Amino acid sequence: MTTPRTAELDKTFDPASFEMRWYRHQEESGQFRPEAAGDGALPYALVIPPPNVTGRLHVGHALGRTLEDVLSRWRRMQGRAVLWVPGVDHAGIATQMVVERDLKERTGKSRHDLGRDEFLKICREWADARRGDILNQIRRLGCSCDFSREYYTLDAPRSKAVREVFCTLYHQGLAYRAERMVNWCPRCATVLSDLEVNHVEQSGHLWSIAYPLEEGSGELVVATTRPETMLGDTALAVHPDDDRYRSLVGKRVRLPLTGRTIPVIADAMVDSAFGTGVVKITPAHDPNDFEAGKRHGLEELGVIGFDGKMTAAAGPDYAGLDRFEARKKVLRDLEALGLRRGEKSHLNAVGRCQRCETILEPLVSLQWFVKIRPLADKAVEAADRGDVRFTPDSWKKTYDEWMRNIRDWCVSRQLWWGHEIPAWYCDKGHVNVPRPGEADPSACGECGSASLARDPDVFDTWFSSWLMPLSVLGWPDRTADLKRFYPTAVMVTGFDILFFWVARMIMAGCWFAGDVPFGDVFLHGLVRDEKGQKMSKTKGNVVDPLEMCDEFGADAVRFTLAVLSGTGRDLPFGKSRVGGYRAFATKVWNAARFAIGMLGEERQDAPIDFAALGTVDRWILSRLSDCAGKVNASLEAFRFDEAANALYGFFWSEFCDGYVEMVKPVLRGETVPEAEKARTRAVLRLVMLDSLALLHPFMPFVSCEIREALHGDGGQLPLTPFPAARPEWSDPLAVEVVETIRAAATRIRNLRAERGLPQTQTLATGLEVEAGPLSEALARHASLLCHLARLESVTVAPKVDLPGAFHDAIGTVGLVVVLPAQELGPAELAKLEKELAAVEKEAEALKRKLADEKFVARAPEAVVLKNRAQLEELESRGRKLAGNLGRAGSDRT
RNA sequence: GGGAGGUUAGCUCAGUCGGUAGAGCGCCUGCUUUACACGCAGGUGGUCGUCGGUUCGAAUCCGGCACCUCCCA
Repeated sequence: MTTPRTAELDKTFDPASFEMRWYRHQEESGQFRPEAAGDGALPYALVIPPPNVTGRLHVGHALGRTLEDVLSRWRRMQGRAVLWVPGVDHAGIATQMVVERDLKERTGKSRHDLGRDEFLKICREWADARRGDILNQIRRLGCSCDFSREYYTLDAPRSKAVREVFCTLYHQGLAYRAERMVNWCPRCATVLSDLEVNHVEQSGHLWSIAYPLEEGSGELVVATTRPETMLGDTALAVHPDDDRYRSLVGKRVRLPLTGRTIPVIADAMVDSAFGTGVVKITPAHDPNDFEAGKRHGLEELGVIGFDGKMTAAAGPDYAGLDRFEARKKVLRDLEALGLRRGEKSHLNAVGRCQRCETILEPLVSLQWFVKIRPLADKAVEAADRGDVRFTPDSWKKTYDEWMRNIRDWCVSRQLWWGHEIPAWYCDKGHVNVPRPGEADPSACGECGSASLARDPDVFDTWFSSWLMPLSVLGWPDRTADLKRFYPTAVMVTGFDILFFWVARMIMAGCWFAGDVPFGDVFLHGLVRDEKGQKMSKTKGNVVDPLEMCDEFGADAVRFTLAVLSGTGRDLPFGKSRVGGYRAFATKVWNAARFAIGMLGEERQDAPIDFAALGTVDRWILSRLSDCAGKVNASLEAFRFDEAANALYGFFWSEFCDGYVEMVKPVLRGETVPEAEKARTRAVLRLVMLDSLALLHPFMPFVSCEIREALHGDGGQLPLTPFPAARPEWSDPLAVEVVETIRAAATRIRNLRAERGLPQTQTLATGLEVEAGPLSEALARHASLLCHLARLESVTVAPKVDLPGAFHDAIGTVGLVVVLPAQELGPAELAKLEKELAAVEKEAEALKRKLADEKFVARAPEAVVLKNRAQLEELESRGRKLAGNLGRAGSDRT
């Protein structure tokens, strides 16, 4: 392995020329392994939310992985033993669907034509071929994962964990097999958990249908949104307190189209205000009716099959019809019988398959469930204790709310691709689930029958995901990684999978390991396009993060995502934003070129004697220290946006626009003593190197490339200590002096611009300031103001008397500038008047406040003092501005 | 029906402990200034959704209302 060498920085910034070169170096030299930190280092672990093997890295992944990498690189530079484990999800339904479709297109065959073993072999090959691509996409982003520990949710260690967990739950009585009303997707031909159902509001109809009484001539009118299910009705129900129908309870009605008769029952679940107050009960096709059926011992008559078509039980006229065709026919037939009693439009929420959007069918089916309540209770307690913290913390409420209302989890899926359920049934129907650690059974434990058939189903994919990060670290084996890195530090993921995944991981960790899986959960928002629209293939507004990396550099993409992560739940992302942050990367690049030009061959760290430094050097070190403090504090709080913005502002506005411009005359001055130049060069170098270190978690490539050119230590930046705040560099006086000088320079440039004078025009200038440390420092740095504002000399004194001068103030410092004898233009005059009015208005408000006895008596003294000082400054400035106006007026007459 | 979040500059959003508001982008003006036009310099721009309350003082705390987004049923 060779260390990339960077002799000098090219004039043009071209990230593509070095990004992957640095990535390879970092990965191959072992910098991403926790072992790089030494044995005594504190662990810091995270697990990648595994992207689906069917997919390609999208911006949502790019966001999460960027934030994780920022945390990883930052903690690694702080000396922590960072373990960030990458992995891929086998994505049960999605993979099976893709492979099936592909198979159909290529060979015209279905999976059933091939048989289970052959089909699974194709799935395996297909998934294996893709896993590497996804991991390489993660690499392209710069993620500092330990690829030697890569996981796959369907590999042997993960399968072992899944089996362990299921067997444990079964023997704890928490995994059970039961006939329940489930969400069935006729298209995917599998059951789904409640979470995989999307409720979509849509306008439909509410049809009223007459059910004739068996005896007599009356009828009961029932309102329904699903007339086809009437073929499976086994009762009508009214509310027990509903006087309108009390006498009919116990009577029977004739079920139209079928010839059957069904009872009228009373049940409190009926809402008397809905429709006619009479509802039909179809226990086999509606969750509420299913419960009612249980309560009243009603028959469950299944009239819709697993294929979404009417069954034989629906009667010969309907059997074999698609459920929606059957609806139309039922309505037609009722019409013909004169039993329709009207219809009206009705808004209702229909459950659809999360994956294929097919309208789901509630069906009764024998499935495996997990009794989740006891696990949820533990997980809620853990969060209440603060063992796991949510950021933003408002998600804790959502978590609690869901946990409070949690229902049993249907974990079996009628798929082939996934973890097979370790349950065997003998011909008498006895269920055999091995104890944890035991082998597959060879005979029935109850009756001894050797004729055992394994359950043909597989587990919900989340039933393997929820074991992270336990399974990723080797659980149930007591591996060294498990001991060292569990619980992990943080889980970073989108809020959209808080229930699916995060909550379940917390339950699994608490239940099976007795401890939370991670101490912090950071939930980021959803990436949208630049206009805030949700990205979708149909809209064609999908942004490919990898293409963005190629166009702008991964560093720019990462920085953009980090900045955006602070915004609310939606992060507007697009080319113009990434382009803006590429400009920042370019800025860093060019600043480095300047620094290298000034430093020449200097490669050694020169000791910095802070006390011997000049004001400008002390100012930038003071600001650097503040910036480092801000970056660390922000990252501690998962405020990636604050950290990135602090760096952006410091580097661009203070270092480049301020410091670099101010030290140019020192570094280039022919009369400046060499010792002073050397001190400044040392500071320039230090600020540049520390900035690169601070920047490295966000921009891991350009920071390495520049550091190599500037420092040349063989690519050690990822393991270089992360800069922290240095209180000994705090220098408020230096900050005040430099800020005053910069503000004065701005005002002088502004005066020139407003009066249409060339920026090169020399102006006689003075600073009025009372004798004291500030005055001395300003006097010493008069030449600096001359440089910045292009002046020949500046007088610093308590009172500067320049005839006809323009007066203004920067804080407590008076600014006196002699402008060429030229009238104020009308625009300039207007601006001056506006400014004066604003100053007077503000002063007036302050005066009123300070005259208010209640304010002076009740406000903190510091606030009162501050307001007094402000008032003084405003009044002083107001007098100066008014004086300018007075002179202007006299000039004009 | 239940719950959560939001409303601040043209756009996207920050705003700590309550002390009359900031950034980026955009826009306007000038500038080939020896690191950088992906740049430099200067500038414009806000009734902090609305009504009320607490307070000496509210973008900030409390309540009502309007509108928007999302989650759960």
